[in-house]
Amino acid sequence: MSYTIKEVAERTNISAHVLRYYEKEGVLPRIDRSQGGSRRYTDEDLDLLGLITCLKNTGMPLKDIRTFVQLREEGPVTLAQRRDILKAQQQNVLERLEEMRMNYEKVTKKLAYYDGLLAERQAEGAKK
Amino acid sequence: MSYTIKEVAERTNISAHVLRYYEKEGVLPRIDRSQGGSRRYTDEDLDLLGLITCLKNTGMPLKDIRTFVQLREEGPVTLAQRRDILKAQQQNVLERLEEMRMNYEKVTKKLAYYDGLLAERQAEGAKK
DNA sequence: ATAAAACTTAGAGCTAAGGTGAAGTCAAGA
DNA sequence: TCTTGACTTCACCTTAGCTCTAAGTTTTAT
Repeated sequence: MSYTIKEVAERTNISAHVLRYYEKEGVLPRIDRSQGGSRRYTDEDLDLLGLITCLKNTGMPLKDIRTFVQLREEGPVTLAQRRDILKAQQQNVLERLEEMRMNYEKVTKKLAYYDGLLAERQAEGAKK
Repeated sequence: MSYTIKEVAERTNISAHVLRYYEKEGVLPRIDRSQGGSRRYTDEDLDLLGLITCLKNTGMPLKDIRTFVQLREEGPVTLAQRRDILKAQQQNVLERLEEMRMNYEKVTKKLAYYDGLLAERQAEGAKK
């Protein structure tokens, strides 16, 4: 199976423009073209795009993703290097998770404080 | 107690430049000045700065933080509004947490896949 | 009292990650 | 054949969030 840029855009919620931009920047590898020169994405491309999206959403900058994708282009020789990048990113995500949890706590506490103040004001108003 | 901009910068890991920038943009309220015009931060300012940092780190854009801070300047009348903003942000953080967890899964799986490939190659090499 | 360090404002410049628009090519249907 | 719509490249525009510079003033330590 292969897909046009529009199909991929719909499926991934990444605009056609951004798909081209990613390719130009090396964040995606060179995508195969049809006779007329239009991009034809394979299932493998889609799979890679899924990973890229995940890396991006966990805070990896595009230039680091490009490095990863370039290594991938160089074949199995770079497997260990790519593994190390993923390992580092895993650690990274773990730290973000922990930080996010702490921030959740903080917002929750502040919220409780505000709710307390509001309850007081409520009580105050009722007294009169 | 009051603190100079440098002390606050050291304590919060937010550069003096950024502290001034935040104030100019209304992300921080107008900070009191010394005789000569230098900023003197109070403990209350520091507390607010902590909340601001938390909101920012959980993805709230500066302009929304500004709105929050402006409401705070308007006094207790806006308590309920501010509570609602915090409530929404709490929900927001929860969603991010969930998403981050899913991304952690994805990276972990991919990593396992890579480790599998590497183990194979290892075995392959040993056979010879 | 004076020198060095830290402060002030105003404003320009930078980076990341896109978005926009022009100008042209190509393929398929009425 | 003509038109419609998706595709191409290329160059410039936008936004968020800083980051730095310049030129001058204040604070602090001796």
